[in-house]
Amino acid sequence: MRKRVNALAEQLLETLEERGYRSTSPRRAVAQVIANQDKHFTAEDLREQLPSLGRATIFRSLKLLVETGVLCRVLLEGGDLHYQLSHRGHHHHLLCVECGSSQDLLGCDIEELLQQTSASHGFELSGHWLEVYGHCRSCSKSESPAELTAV
Amino acid sequence: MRKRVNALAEQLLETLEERGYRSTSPRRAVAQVIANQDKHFTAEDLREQLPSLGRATIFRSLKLLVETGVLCRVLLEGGDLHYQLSHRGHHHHLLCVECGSSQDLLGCDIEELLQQTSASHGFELSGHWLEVYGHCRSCSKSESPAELTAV
DNA sequence: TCATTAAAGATACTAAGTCTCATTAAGAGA
DNA sequence: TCTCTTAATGAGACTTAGTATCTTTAATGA
Repeated sequence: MRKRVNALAEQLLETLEERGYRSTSPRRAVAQVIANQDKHFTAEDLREQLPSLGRATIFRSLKLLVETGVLCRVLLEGGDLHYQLSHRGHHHHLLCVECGSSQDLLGCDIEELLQQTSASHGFELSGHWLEVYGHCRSCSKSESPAELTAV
Repeated sequence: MRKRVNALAEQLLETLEERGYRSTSPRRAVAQVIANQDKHFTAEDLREQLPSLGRATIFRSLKLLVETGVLCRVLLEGGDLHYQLSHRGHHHHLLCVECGSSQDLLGCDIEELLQQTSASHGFELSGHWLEVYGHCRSCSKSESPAELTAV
């Protein structure tokens, strides 16, 4: 597992290098921490885990990683935007409102449906943003039978 | 038209009064300005139009109006959240990235599709957030034939 | 009309992010 | 491997959106 995490971190750095960005030690540190993250996170989360880095550096790295498609931003139900590892290309998220985990929603073909509906409003579709909220398998398992075991 | 705007503003205030909130002159002013807004707006937009009101009052009014369902928040493509008049109940928006206008997307039945896809991921759906971006009728009309008349 | 209390206004504070600028260090080339 | 160029960093001021606190004002029910 650790091996895979390091591999992921290296992959992130490689993506940056491919685009001509330098591989610096702050960036290596950020990549490492991001690769270890198992749910969506904020800049502040990173900062806590990387207290030696400057605040601006964290934000600059995040911005860069979003621009290169390594990270994407997820919108929480309340309107907060968090960061999350992205599996390149257009996709959506299933966000668990209980534990904060998220799954990528693949094979969700709303594009066609949206296209039709948009067209009927005289609207020329160019993109969309979709977030789906609910309870992941393990959270709904632990709640449903006992009806909220822990509050 | 002016008549209808005032009627709308009054309607907003009535909604607040129904919930036990007082009808104050700052709230009347906010309602009036919101009723005049033809696209999504920010707290700052209101503040410019209501320089005599305290900043906190603007934010408090907005929060209240969102809570009562009079306003909703829309997510712009870049991640900015703006406010917009809401037509009660669950709905989505078609946001024109050109002129900033927005239409409500009614009769878009993605719920069922999402339900199926979520279930196949072992995910128990509880809600979703969808924004649709593109060009409204008049913006696509003015661009398509001449291929960007004004840049 | 008066008393109660919600709401307003001022202002300090927080969170998320950007900008500036001087310093540091990657990494390409000699 | 040394050196030069320039990208990247860190510090810190600034911005934007929003919340919290606290005193004063005014809406409304009796």
